[in-house]
Amino acid sequence: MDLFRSLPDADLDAILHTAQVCRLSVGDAAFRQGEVADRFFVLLNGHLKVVQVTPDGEQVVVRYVSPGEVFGIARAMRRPDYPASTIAVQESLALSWPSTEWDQFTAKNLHFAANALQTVGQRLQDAHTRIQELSTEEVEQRVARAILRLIDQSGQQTPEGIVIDFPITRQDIAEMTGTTLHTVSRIMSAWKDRGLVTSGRKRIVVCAVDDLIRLAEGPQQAPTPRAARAKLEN
Amino acid sequence: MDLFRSLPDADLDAILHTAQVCRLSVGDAAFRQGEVADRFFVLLNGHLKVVQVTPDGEQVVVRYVSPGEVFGIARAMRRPDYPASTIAVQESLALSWPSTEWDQFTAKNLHFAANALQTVGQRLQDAHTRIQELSTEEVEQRVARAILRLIDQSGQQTPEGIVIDFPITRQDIAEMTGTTLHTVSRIMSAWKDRGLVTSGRKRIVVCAVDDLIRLAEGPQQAPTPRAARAKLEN
DNA sequence: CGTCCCGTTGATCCCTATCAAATGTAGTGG
DNA sequence: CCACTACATTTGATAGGGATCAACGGGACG
Repeated sequence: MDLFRSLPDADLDAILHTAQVCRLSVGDAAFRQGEVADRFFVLLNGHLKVVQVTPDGEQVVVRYVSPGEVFGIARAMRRPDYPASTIAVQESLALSWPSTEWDQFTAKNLHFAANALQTVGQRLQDAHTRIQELSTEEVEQRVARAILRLIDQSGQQTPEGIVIDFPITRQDIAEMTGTTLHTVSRIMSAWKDRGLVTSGRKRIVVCAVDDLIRLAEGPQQAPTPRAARAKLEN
Repeated sequence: MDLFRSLPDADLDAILHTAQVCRLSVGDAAFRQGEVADRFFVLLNGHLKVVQVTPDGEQVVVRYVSPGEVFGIARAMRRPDYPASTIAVQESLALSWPSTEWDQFTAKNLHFAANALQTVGQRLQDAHTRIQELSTEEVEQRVARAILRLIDQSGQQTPEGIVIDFPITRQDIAEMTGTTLHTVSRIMSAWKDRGLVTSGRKRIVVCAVDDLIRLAEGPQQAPTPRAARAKLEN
């Protein structure tokens, strides 16, 4: 488990002892955007979706949480409230602690703080990657990348190909990539025709990962003028 | 200075003593994307632009660094290399330390690590805000927000209005908002006609902040179907 | 076995990228 | 001080990717 790496067994026991177990059914929220961030969590089992809603009601999927990951650490960054809602997309199991104990944890073990910094750093990195994609890439590329990321994170090998092992809709993909469910549907239908994927209700199976990677990297040998100009200005 | 908040004076002296001063002329890079992240920095004076270039040569402006801010802390997040280039847009002055000393700093003062976590957390927050904007808002709104953020961070009150107190081009704004310099130019020309801003070469003055805020919040009383649908699905 | 939700697909429209070219402005060297 | 150059900005014309609007099909679950 990432967060507790290199923590002495004794301390680990003590910490686990103070944890509260939290069982979540599909649709349940571990916490909701705007609530006081009074606890932080580690996911043991299942999958969660982190969602932000804009002032005018649009949703954005921030990320999916897989087992072993920490979430809800707003308070550690000195944020009083949770910036997003975290909702189970599967039957899930998590541990949680009061946010106030965070400092105790870090005081007890220096690595703990460093690990947290690394975790948040990784997320920052991911966020910047996404900003780059949203700024410069076409929808099809972004959808391809999003799916590749998902199979990378939670892919299961099956006879027909690699399947994303939790339920996910076109709408979800759309909210991850800044587009609409319609466009996602069209794109994936085209892929299905070309034999790249098989997909059904809340289910995506990737048959030809290589081709998908090629799509994600975009049209080669065809730098847009915009790119060329930027290159010159460097 | 954010990073060194609540550090005893004695320690602060010791730390400052080991710092290397770094003077940057316009266009100089403190470091470049991909280089080994062997130092981290604090900006004393001036303004820097953090830029990422995509594999196909497009640029994205990650953020602007103002005096007092830390930058180049990739190593603290266990990244071996800098994920972006940081370039002076003005004559600037910075301090730097070897990345290897980071751990010494954190060991000496627990607050130090917490402050760093907070800083990175804030950046993560900002990045998510930007993702949200890129995903759901129109170009004009995004440009308005970008400029509001800039005057919030580095605005100078002048007789004609609030001016962004470092040189910035339409191209820069475009790279911050995921659009083209042409579109930015058109938008700002329209604003100029309406008396919202005055702008010249590498210079932007906001006359009517309130109106700009109204623009940034988008068309009220007119939720798009997309937003309405998302609202229902909640 | 009906209802709800998810997915698919067509038609249309509009925002904005792209292409093209002119104008304006700082800086530079003679 | 002025021509010259490089770069920033503006503005028009055009095209196209995707959002929007609309309607239907189909599997899951009660």
